[in-house]
Amino acid sequence: MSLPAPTPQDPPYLAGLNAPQREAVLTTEGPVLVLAGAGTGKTAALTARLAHLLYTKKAWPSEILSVTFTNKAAREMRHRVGRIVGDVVEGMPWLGTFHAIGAKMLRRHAELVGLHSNFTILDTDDQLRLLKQLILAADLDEKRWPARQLAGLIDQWKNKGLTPADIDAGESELYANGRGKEMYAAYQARLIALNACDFGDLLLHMLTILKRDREVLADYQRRFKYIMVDEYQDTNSVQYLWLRLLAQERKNLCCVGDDDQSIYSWRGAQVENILKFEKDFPGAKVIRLEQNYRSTPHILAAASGVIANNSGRLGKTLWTNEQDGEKVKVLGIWDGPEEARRVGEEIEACQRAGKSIDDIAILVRAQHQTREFEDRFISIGMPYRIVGGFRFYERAEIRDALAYLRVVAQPADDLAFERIVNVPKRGLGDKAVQKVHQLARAEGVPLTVAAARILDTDELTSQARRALGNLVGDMARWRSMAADLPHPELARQILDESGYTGMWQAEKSAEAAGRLENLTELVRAMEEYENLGAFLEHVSLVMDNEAQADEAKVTIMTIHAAKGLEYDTVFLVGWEEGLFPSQRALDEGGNASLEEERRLAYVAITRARRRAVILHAANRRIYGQWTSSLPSRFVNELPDAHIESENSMSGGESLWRANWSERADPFADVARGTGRGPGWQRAAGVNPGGGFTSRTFTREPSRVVEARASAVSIGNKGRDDLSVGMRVFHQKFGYGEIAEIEGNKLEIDFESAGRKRVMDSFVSLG
DNA sequence: AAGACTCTATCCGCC
DNA sequence: ATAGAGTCTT
Repeated sequence: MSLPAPTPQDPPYLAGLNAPQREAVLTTEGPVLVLAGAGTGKTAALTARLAHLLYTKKAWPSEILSVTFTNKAAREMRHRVGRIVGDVVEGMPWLGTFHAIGAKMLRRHAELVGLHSNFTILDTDDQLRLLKQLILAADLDEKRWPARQLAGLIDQWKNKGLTPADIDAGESELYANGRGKEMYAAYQARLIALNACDFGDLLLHMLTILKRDREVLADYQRRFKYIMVDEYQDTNSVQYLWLRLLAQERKNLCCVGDDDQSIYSWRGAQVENILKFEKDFPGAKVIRLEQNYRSTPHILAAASGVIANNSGRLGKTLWTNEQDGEKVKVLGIWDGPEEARRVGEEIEACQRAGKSIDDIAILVRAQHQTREFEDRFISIGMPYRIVGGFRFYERAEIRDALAYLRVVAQPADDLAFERIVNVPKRGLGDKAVQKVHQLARAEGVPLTVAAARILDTDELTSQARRALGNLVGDMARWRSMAADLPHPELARQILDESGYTGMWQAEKSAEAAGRLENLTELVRAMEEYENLGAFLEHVSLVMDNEAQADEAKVTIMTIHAAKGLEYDTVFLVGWEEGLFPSQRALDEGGNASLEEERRLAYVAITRARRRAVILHAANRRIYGQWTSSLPSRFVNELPDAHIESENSMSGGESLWRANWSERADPFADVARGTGRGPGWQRAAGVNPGGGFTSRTFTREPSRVVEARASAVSIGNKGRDDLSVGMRVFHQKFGYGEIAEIEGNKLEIDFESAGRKRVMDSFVSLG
């Protein structure tokens, strides 16, 4: 192949790219598949390619469709391209996630599927509540046929691009003895009536439109001269069908992906999409990026060793020019709390070594694992941020506030109305709401309309009528105010006049104070959006809280959330059978799921630039029960030559073994590991292939944990505005009185949480 | 109607 | 452990 040799006149975006990267950038015409291993400069290539298209005027910003997997990635790309080509990117309207782009398109063509362009986007919570109502109305037992199950099925169908009409008897059979199809249809009808969409609809409705309406399809085919897709291995069927339709005309489609990083099959992703790309797009050029610029050889080798256990890979050989660096550390510890303690100590050591803790991440398999670290970090005063998880917009007070806004912006939004009708309490209980429902159904109008009409009847008790009358009057007033008041101000007034703010002010708990702050933050966040509609769209699609990034913080997040990111030091915690790989994945998906878990392990390890530490605990609390656990089989798959094991338990192996020797014999002689690898796990009879994962203790493991204060922070003098006996407030523990001061650490007797040790920077004067 | 109480399933991951 | 649902009491 003939690549132009680098010359001094090269445009700036080509600088520093290697040969295959340049090829990916310069091959603009026709289908291109870029197979890019972890850390091979995929984003750099993609960004440069975008810049190249703009720079050479092959297309205007509005003529390029670029799909990223997360909003973060979209933001990042916008930023990076902006730096290269300047402000032109301001007008990159079609750079975003599938869902964001789907929403944008759907708003332009909503009427083609019976929606109005201001439709609401429901989140999972709303969706579930809606389904529960429908299940009840269909006279089904929700115990027997959980809403969650139906939601899962509908999701799957939508991911496959199936509308209710496409559901055959076999599929329908999967819920309530063949009523699946009927329930799906009922749900869709209800959504249209509510002028609402769920996430799946953003793609499915658009697919329906593109398939049905030649004009619309031709318009987009003409518009999008170039299409680029990141994380192609994670596209599902609807997304695939979308792309195929849109790219059919010009065929300038460039997909970037890595089959080893496919970790979203639960969301309908089809790795096959990447495997069959060349068949789908004949003449496709395949480019491999294999030079890794991120990690040390030890880290790469550890990751490769694990992923090599999977079958059916496209296969890549990652290599690097880096120096060896540190081996991957594998640390066996006693239990969950100790895990958090050890990680905390390691991080404090990094701090002392002068590293920024912004470069450190703790990756967990499941969200609930974050708790342990959060608790620990609060008590040692380690600043942290939790990505995902209890997201800002998922908190109750935020959802309530948003429901108020939705009721005003969207008169047909029954779900929002139901949420706020009796919050704060106004004496409108189930009975009253039931009556409104009846009327709404009888007259075929939204709840807000029915609520107004019911006031003219004698259906309600006088107390309920008065309360509802007030609410109906308020809503009408807010709607009329919406026209001429800036939306943040509108929100402030609504929250105030509805009594919602007052409700939390009346409560004196620690949470209430935090909730009020969140509400203030919500109103503040609204200022950045043009209008209420734009803000609500942001909330439903973007959902991330961009907290102020002033102070350095350790990042705690799930492995899924970490995809595409990198950190100097990464702590991979909870590598235990049953937790990772997750028992549920194993039970439900068999070997396919195990391989996906393994890819997850691969993704996890490859997030590290210089240092990876893997931890596994011998005991963990699950559902409040102490459970003992075995090291993950993935630990055993790490190649010996690239790891360094340490067992931190006092008494060492013997203690660990002692604990296990009491277990029943069937497990004592199960097949051992392969014989390679860190000694002590295998010596203890770890069983990588077997089904045994854990058992339950009746009481707390008896090991005494040394109570030495970990790493008394050095060089930190305490605040001078605090003294013993003062009343202070702490975000998590609430109000309390200072019992002792020791440098910058305080002993505080909290009113509800008892005595705790916290950092002075975490409290304010109460 | 609303608060206290008990019982139960839950915890895989995201736009 | 803990949130949500269901039951009982005031």
